[in-house]
Amino acid sequence: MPGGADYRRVMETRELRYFIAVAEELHFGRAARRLGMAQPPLSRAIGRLERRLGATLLQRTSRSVALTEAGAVLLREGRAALEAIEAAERRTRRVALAATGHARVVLVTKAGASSELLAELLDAHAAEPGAATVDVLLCGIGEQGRLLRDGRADVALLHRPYDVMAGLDTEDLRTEGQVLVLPAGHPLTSRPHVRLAEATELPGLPGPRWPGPDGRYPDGPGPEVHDQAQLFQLIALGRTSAVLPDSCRSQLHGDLAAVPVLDAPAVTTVIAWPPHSRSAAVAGLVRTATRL
Amino acid sequence: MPGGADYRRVMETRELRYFIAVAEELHFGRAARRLGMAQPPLSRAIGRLERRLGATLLQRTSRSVALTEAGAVLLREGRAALEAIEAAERRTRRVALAATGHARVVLVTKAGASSELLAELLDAHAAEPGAATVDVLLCGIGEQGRLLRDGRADVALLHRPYDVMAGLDTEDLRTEGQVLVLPAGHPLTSRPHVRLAEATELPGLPGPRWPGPDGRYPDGPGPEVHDQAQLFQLIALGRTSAVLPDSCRSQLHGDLAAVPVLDAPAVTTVIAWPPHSRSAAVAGLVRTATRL
DNA sequence: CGGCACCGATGCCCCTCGGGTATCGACGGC
DNA sequence: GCCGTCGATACCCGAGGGGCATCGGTGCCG
Repeated sequence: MPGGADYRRVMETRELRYFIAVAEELHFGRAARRLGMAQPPLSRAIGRLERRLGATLLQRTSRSVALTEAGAVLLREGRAALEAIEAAERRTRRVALAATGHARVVLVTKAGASSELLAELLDAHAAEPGAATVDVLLCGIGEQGRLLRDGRADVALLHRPYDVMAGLDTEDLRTEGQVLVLPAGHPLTSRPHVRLAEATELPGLPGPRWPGPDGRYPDGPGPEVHDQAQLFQLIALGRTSAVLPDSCRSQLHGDLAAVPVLDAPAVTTVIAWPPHSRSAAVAGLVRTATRL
Repeated sequence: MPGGADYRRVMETRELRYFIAVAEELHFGRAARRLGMAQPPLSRAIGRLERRLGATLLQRTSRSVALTEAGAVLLREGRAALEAIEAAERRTRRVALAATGHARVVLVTKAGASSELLAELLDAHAAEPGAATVDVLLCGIGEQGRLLRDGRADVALLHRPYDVMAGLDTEDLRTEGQVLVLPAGHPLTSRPHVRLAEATELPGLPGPRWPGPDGRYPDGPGPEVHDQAQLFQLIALGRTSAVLPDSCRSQLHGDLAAVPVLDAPAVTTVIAWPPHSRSAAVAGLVRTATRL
């Protein structure tokens, strides 16, 4: 490369992976170790990338590495792009494996949530002629988006306003009110309804802590909760209480009771899929869902 | 490569570009010419890719090339992923260039549409302390999505239900009714309002044809229209008429008249941005817009 | 029915470029 | 002031990506 004339050329995913590793570690040595390579070629690769882009991505001294503004942009956007490639790869592999039979779709939803709606949907879809086989994948709270984006799932049931739906295409399915779920015998269970302020400030029953979009738990007094079965068990034990969609009542057993919360925000169950991946099989499932 | 043991490895963008070219041309020779290379290395590259993925992407005979189901998936998803990479690159370059000054954002909207709202938004945003400079990019109808996705723009004003918003994050800004825009002096201009059925079936004034999401024009009798200035000129010439949002009235001049359409669907102007690209600058602009 | 033209795959060669090792130069801490 | 740490540079090597020539299969046409 005597003259730097190889401008017009797209970044290779390898370069992107390298950059992301360095940007995350902010340390060439550690990043190289993580990538299973030596440090010098990594330094050179990043240098080449910067020259190609015509942008300084990292501010380096011999003692520290910092992201520039351009580097921050490439980190954010590049992560998404890399995820998109990996998702494309995974979905291609899945389709190829399933190609012996007919179409398959992986539907993901929070374990325990919307179970009635889900049952209805699966029944209705199975009744469609020529419908794809639906594999149901149950996951913990807040993991659906990741599973959709990384290609392990094709379609999800989410709950607004709780789940983050950025970057997904959605159709609304059903809206419902919310109830306060309590241990059976709690004084409030005799009330016909409660207000949100009462529900969230119960003495001795701090609200549970759900993982945020990043998978981390916020700080606070309540117990960490990963799925609905866990939550119900903790409520029955008198350790916490929770405001949940109406439909969760069908899951309650003897140790639990529910009281309507008058002024809680309505929860809408939506069906979501990654844009650009609306295959015929996914489209069919979405159509069935919206007709329920 | 004696043992095919190099499984775990991510697709390179080069391979993806090669595959997309072949999948689009369905012809190795033509694809190779398009890529500026010879046919044999292209064949080998595709073969390697298939072996890595463990999937047959193309069904080849010596006379024809056809996509398999897995190939169709990779074409669809791979295109999106490649666009994401190119967008990341473009945005990185843009930020780096602008890094001398302060933050810049490119806002794109259809030429002529929502001009009042746009003016308000720009004024309000300019009044924010430390706000990013907004470069306005006016484009033809239906091009906003592409410009957002390929990284030439950061944020767009779109109109529901006309514009396709798949794969974009949005916030609603304003909803308005629609009016029928006619040549001045047309008999209907004396009416206080009309119905949608009357508006779309005007004898001698066939509706214009807009480009679809793919940039192609549907068939039909009316003229092909690319932007609002063109449209107004054609209406003034008595060649067509159109149902447009209320706010277009501020653009009308003497040769044109507008009549409210009672039962036309409401049009909502939304501000949209690509997911994962909500930089501080874009977030600030969105916040300003939603507060208008 | 045989020759031909077309097309993708294969064999072979070259040389680029990505990666490794050794080392340098800058900087901070003890 | 010396040493340890960290990124950049110098130099070398080999895998692999790309080009050219050619093969093998297939539909078409005379």
